[in-house]
Amino acid sequence: MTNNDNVTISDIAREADVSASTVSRVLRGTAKVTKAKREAVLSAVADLNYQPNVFARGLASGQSMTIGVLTQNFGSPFYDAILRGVVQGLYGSDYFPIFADGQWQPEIEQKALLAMMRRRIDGLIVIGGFLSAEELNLFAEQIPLIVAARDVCEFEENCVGIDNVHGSYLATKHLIDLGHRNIAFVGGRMDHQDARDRQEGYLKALEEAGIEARQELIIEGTFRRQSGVLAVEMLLSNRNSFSAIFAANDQMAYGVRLGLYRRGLRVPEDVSLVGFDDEPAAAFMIPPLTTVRQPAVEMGLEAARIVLARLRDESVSPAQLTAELVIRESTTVHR
Amino acid sequence: MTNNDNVTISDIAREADVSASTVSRVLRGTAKVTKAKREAVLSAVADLNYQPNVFARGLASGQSMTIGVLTQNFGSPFYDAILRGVVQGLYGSDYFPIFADGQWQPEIEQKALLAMMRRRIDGLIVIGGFLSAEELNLFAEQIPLIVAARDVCEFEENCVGIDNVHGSYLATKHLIDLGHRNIAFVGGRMDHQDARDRQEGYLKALEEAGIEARQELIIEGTFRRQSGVLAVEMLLSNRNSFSAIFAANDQMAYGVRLGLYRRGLRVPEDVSLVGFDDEPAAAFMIPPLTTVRQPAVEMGLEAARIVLARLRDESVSPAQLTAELVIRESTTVHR
DNA sequence: CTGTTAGCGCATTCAT
DNA sequence: ATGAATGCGCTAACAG
Repeated sequence: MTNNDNVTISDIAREADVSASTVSRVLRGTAKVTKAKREAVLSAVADLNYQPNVFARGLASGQSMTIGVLTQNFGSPFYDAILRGVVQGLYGSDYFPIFADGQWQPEIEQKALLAMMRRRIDGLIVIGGFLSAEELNLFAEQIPLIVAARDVCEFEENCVGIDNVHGSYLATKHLIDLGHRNIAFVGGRMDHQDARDRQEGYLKALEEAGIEARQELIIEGTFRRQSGVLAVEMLLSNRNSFSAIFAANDQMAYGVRLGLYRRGLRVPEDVSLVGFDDEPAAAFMIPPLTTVRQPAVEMGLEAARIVLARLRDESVSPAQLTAELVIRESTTVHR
Repeated sequence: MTNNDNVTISDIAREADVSASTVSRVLRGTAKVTKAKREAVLSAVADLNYQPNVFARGLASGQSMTIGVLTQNFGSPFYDAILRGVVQGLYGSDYFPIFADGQWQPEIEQKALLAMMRRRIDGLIVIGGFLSAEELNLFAEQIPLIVAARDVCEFEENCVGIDNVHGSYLATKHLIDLGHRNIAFVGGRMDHQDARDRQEGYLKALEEAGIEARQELIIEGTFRRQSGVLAVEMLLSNRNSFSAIFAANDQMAYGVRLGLYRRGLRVPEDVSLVGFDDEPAAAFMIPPLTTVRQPAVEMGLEAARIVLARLRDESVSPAQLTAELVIRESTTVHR
């Protein structure tokens, strides 16, 4: 753990009695080098604790060995799980992830992205966000670009995610199968494809069961906890009758749960509740939440895998990941 | 938003009809330049959408304009809040944060740190973790280094955090004031100073109230949710009687809550519960959790502020941040 | 297989 | 105040 910050390639070239190019060659494996020389180099590297200078390397090679990861808000459990997947997927590769936070705000997202581009990232993984297909394509022309946890029309071949319509359908159908007929839906911002898809799945399940959808039972939320609380207030103040609520993500389900608690309504005795995402915390909700699992870590892994492959010029396409229903204790039969 | 990736300083020098040095000077503000030339440069920069090459810059200047942020596990709400504070505190400065994840594993933490050092970070913010004072000092000799959310002996002048003993004391005293006498404590790994401090605060409050501490009521947890569930099992299987539980962080409090639920014990009617951290989710627990607030975002801001100041060669020391009790509905008087 | 030669784009002397 | 020259540390042709 000695700290030789200023050891350069020529130092070890001298030490190993070879040229700097040869050192570079053994370090990068770009050409064959005699065993003897290679070993001399390697031992010199170890002796002097040589650390290549990333700047010099980047300048000369044009590569940064860096993958940009654009997320929205550190601290969102679901997105963070994807982050962990990405980190894990990059681990062991020669690439290092750098992160930027778009905070679900288009202007900040733009800036964050530019900051990363300025950092000369070799690849980019975008998680969620508002970037349009057009903008994304602009960047995708320059570097491998994968979008995770978000469906972008006209950009599908670079998206890793699940079938939101299907996931939502499963959740709603589960409630219907339990005998519920009046099922409220707390959705997300309708300017987002995912939100639209989840609503579509909900409607599809209802229709299939011959249940007419009721506008009063459909609330547009924001995907944030607080909007779940608000949704309950709206539902209740309109004297709507419902025996179940399906929230389009777990965060809103927590909010719904709290709203219900405030009004003295029990879960699942009085109302059944289903979420979407299966965040780790969902299993610790009181009562544990029935929800639709999105394989978040796997998404991150997959995104990393593809970017890495494309960096190697392999042309691969995203594997299909599937949503599944996780039944816990927040749902029960409707008498 | 045109994409001139290859515009160099000499391009704009030619365009503005000055030398490259002059361009560099106006861009960095390192020397006086005639107004006319400055403006010519600036307009050329705008016209060609010039983006300085970070590698060339880093190579020539020795600075990366990058701050390393070492966290433990993306997805931990409390740590993520600190992260957001750091991001916010760096926003607008010329520095860009890069993150690495130590995953609460010493070896991974080491590697992550080395990876960042290789990136030639100009400053470092360490959040939590296991790095010893000795190791930390090693790095602190090279670059400004601040540790957040963790007290490290012999390194206090570079730590930003709260008084854990006091916070814990407040929590315990609150329960005592409510009439509780048998208060269980679910602590953290005792190889961590914070965990020891929180236990100390608990013991201090008991002692002050003339209550004898009982070993059976003190459980060593891991700071993770699951260990809260386990703690309840241990407490209950030993037929210990207690009317309140104080968990040394919110995560474990969630686990405790679930453990209690599984055993049919109500909160707060049967047992009162207090956490520590005041994660955003604590307000959404059922019932909302009484807890000790740590100003996480402020910690991040403060850490960023100090690193930035030290980078400017100002010698500042961390401001004192204070913990406060947030009383919600998980605690009630003991009859 | 290996050494030599040129840059990569910028900051920073040193002259002027 | 400003231009020319030099070098940061490394990679990638180019010769052998």
